[in-house]
Amino acid sequence: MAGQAQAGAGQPSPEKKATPGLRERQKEDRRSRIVDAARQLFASSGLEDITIEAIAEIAGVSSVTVHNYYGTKSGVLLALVAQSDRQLIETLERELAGKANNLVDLLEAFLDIICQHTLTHLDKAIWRQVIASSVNDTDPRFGKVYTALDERLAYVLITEIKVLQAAGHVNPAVKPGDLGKALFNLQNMRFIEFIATDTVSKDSVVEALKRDTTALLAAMQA
Amino acid sequence: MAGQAQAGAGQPSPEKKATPGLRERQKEDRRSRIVDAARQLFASSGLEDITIEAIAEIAGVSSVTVHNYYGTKSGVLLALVAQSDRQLIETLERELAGKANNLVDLLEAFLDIICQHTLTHLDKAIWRQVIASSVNDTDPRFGKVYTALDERLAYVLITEIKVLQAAGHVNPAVKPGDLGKALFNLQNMRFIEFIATDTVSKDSVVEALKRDTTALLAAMQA
DNA sequence: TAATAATTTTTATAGACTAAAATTATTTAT
DNA sequence: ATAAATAATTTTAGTCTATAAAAATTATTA
Repeated sequence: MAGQAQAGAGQPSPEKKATPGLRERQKEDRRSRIVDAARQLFASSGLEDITIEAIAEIAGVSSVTVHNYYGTKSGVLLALVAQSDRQLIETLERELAGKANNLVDLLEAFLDIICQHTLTHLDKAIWRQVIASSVNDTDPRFGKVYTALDERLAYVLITEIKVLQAAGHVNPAVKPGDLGKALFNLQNMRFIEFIATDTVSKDSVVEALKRDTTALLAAMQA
Repeated sequence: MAGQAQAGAGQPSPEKKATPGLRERQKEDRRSRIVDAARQLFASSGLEDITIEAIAEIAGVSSVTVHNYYGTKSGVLLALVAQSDRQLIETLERELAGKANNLVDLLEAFLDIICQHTLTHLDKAIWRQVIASSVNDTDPRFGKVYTALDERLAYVLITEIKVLQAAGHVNPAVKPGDLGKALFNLQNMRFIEFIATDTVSKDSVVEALKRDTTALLAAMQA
């Protein structure tokens, strides 16, 4: 196109990260249109009515394109979760910030916030499918994205553990990274328990986690 | 029927659990034929070629019947896992029996045996689908069966913890049930990590679990 | 503007799952 | 022993996810 060629030649653009080209922009546009369509469908009717076909129609692409972009339906849902997670991390950092003075309370607050966020922003059905795919999905992209989310959440926990350790509430010989990952795993099993069944309440899993941490942290004491 | 009525009246049978009736026997027969077919298919070609259609054909029933009996394909696979688990529990009890003298070693051995058993008897692909369904499956039967399996495994661990506690290696104030469930969960996340990716080795997750337990159990020490 | 390359759509197919109608076999009552 | 009542399976038909290959578009580049 004349216009484009002129602009490219006329400006002294570093040619590196200038205008990403029409194709790149179209891709980015389709990506977001697909996720937007999924969110829109979820908001109006819930997971049952989110079909790839419906997403494709709203997004103005073919169903095959949805698969090409996100691999699987779970891939699209994971994109929803990923967006909501940015907000979750902010909430976690704000709400936790040095408030607890021991590991049991810290982890309790951590799980509580995550469950609450799940109920408020997405819902259990979506998480079920996403977590199931985190184990099962053959598409390598899925695992990458999901692992990154988990690591970011674990990092928030590790940061708070460092604070506790600095305040002398945790054995200074223990590596905060190791402890944080272990506690995150512990908490994550209870979160999975929470989302796996519609009738399991937030309070019940938080209580269960408290029993976990209490027992573990006391196990070695004389 | 005259024959049945005669037998029932003639014999002093308690009428309680006599002959289960033809229909019951047929059901039991179909159930086992279906699992046998699945095992047969798995042995010859692996998970990819286990289709409901193929199972149904070998078992001599329709594909709809397979669904009626086991709910989902994962339900059939879970039946395979359940059978193999009986053997696993025997192995665990035999191999663990009072050998470890601390929690870290106990849990390490526990996970090691489970991973080894998985590789030897079934395979990761089957476990992936089963664990995914343990989160996702809508059929209530699945959850029931799966939970029962987990509880039986956790019970083995709890039993060993009681031994350690009796020997004075674990804080006697801690409830073995609570501690056992917490440790089981911890171990279970690493097992899931193990099966989720074909390339993750047994040794690497056992090492990771060791870091988990070491960090947790030391966290509260001065 | 024509040639080339990238990307999407079309088309076709396999497999899991579900619902309802039709069929077959077992029980039960006569 | 036979016929009616009952229970179960099979057939049929349809939806949805997912993948592959061919065909049609559309952007880029020369």
